[in-house]
Amino acid sequence: MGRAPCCDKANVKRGPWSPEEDAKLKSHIEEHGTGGNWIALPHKIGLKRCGKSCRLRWLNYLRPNIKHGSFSEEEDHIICTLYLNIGSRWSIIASQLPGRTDNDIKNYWNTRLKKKLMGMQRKDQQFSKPGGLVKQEMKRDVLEDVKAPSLCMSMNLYQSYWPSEFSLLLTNPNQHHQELHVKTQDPTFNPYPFDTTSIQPELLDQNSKKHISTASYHPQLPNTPYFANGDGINLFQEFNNFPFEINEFDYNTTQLDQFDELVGGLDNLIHGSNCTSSSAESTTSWVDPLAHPRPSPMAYEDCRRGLLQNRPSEQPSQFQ
DNA sequence: AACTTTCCCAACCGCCTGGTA
DNA sequence: CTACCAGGCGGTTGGGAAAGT
Repeated sequence: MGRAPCCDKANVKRGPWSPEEDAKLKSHIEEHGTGGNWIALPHKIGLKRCGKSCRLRWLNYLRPNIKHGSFSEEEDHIICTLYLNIGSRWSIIASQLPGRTDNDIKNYWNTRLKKKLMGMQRKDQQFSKPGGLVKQEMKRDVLEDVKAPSLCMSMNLYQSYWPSEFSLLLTNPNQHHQELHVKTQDPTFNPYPFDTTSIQPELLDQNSKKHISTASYHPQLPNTPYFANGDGINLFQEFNNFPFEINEFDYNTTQLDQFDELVGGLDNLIHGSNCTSSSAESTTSWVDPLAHPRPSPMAYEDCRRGLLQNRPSEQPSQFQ
């Protein structure tokens, strides 16, 4: 048996708010406040609206100091950083952006920022035009963004939020792949939605000593490993460990595609579906949400503190 | 100009959580 | 301890606007 609805749906108005409704709600709340009861409020002021609808309208549109309009670069970076660190905690993200609502940020992320970050803006469609120059230029734009410190940090923070498998995937997909072969006794088994063997092994070898399974986790940045060889935590670490040198990136096709595969593949792993589609045919993610629960708000605060300090002053003496 | 496709965002839906009786 | 309720939250939808053909 389902939960009882919060209001009588047959007798409430739905859809866009009229200016008159807005005025009624606004003036009442400005004069008397919400009264601590959103459900009762519409009856009190003669609005045929659900209490939840009133609350949403007030919070997202009518309340003072709401900022509408385009987002700044700074706001973009904050959203990217926090999203990649804590996931879709829109209310927490909104709390870091005065005047922005969680709904605004969620819409902005889903419709634009995600595409911008993944390099999937509408000009994607021009990729098929002769010469592929537009594609090349667009990818270059995206990668210029990635090379910017704040967005680099965003990318690196995949490892702060997502389970260690993702860190290993980023640091050393080939090695992880080989370990899985041993575990599964199946040399063809590949859990990733792309071919990890395409990653250049000579670049991976230098990272292999940083074995994720022996890493412990930084107390200030939960789920963020650091290593026995004293490297410690580095928010830019993942880019240091990227399968190719980001600083020496020459935009050749192989590396561009590798970048696409890693970013796109990671997104698929995380969300269990193609991020370009909102269709219902999403596949199941192989990440067990119970085994890898989202970090608590406390963990988020810890992460944030760590970010503000940029780098912890002390590193642990040994693994736990 | 007409039609189709894609984008954008306000609003809705339903689950989860915390307070309280 | 349990049940109920309201508030809060994140995912999703619907429709108008803009862009593309």
